[in-house]
Amino acid sequence: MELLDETDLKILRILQNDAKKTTKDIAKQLHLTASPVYERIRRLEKKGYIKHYVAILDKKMLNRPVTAICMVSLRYHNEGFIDTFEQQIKELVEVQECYHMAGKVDFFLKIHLEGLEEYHEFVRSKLSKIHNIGVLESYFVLKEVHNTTAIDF
Amino acid sequence: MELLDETDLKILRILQNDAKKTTKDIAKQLHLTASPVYERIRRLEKKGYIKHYVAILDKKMLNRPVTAICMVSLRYHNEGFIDTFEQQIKELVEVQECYHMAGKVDFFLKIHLEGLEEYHEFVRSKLSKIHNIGVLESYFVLKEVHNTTAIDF
DNA sequence: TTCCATAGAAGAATATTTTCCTGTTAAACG
DNA sequence: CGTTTAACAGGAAAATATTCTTCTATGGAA
Repeated sequence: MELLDETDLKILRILQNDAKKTTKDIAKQLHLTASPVYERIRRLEKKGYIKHYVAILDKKMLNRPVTAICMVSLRYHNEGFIDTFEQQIKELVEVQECYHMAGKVDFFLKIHLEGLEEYHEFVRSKLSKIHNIGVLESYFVLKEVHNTTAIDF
Repeated sequence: MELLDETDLKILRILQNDAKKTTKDIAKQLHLTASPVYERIRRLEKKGYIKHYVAILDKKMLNRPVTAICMVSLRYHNEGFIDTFEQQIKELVEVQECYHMAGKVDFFLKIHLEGLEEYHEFVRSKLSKIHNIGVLESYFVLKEVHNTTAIDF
């Protein structure tokens, strides 16, 4: 599989910041016509460089102003236990992200909720229902200093 | 400002999972014609429920396979120091997310890099150049268990 | 050099979608 | 009941996406 050239990279940089930009506009920006840009985008989608397109919504306007970050350590670390934990986490709709970590903490969770009461209820009725959790530390976001889905390359 | 009805919410749920779905398809799914769907989307954009549209790229294919999470505590917590720190963090292209937290840790950073050597170099030549950092703890993602930009509502 | 072969890219033609406008229906309210 | 308003349907025009054919530059191989 051949690598991407600079034009491909430029297209990706544009699309990860504004997926609604038309191929025509991108073409103009890159001093090309629509056809090659269109074909490149299709190729980038097909090869998997572009995974999908999403709308980014305003959490606060949708009544999910509270972001919590949870650090979880398991009590037992057998493979089965880990898989079970991951499976159960994936079923919690409040959890937007979950990472298995290297270090003394096993998992990071990012959680969006209506308020602190709902967080309390979430921990009480959902998280604590998952067995095998050893340590659970909670942090709350005071301010989103910076938050983007774009990566630098 | 009047609230969103169930149709608006359905549209938002669709778009935050697939921004490329046409108004026509959405209309079909909701048993409407394209016009009202189109008008609702425009209104949702204008009112700010939809912030923007982005392409989600594959980090690994773009040679950024390593995700690090950094927990930073400042030495001094005057307003000026915090603002300065936030400003400097925003200039680091490797940092995708930065949150000011409540608790013993002041900031969470999510960082995407080529490899562990690059992380070392990032800390050495960029992070440590920022004054006022008291404690710096690093964690690495072993596995993305779950990661979405969509929120549940 | 000359002759393919190949890989973009341009340009044109077509299919879809977006966008806007008008008329209609239905619920809301006096 | 009549009036008003909001939401919707339908359709036309404009813009865009998509496909296809042709052109051009580049790089071997003879």
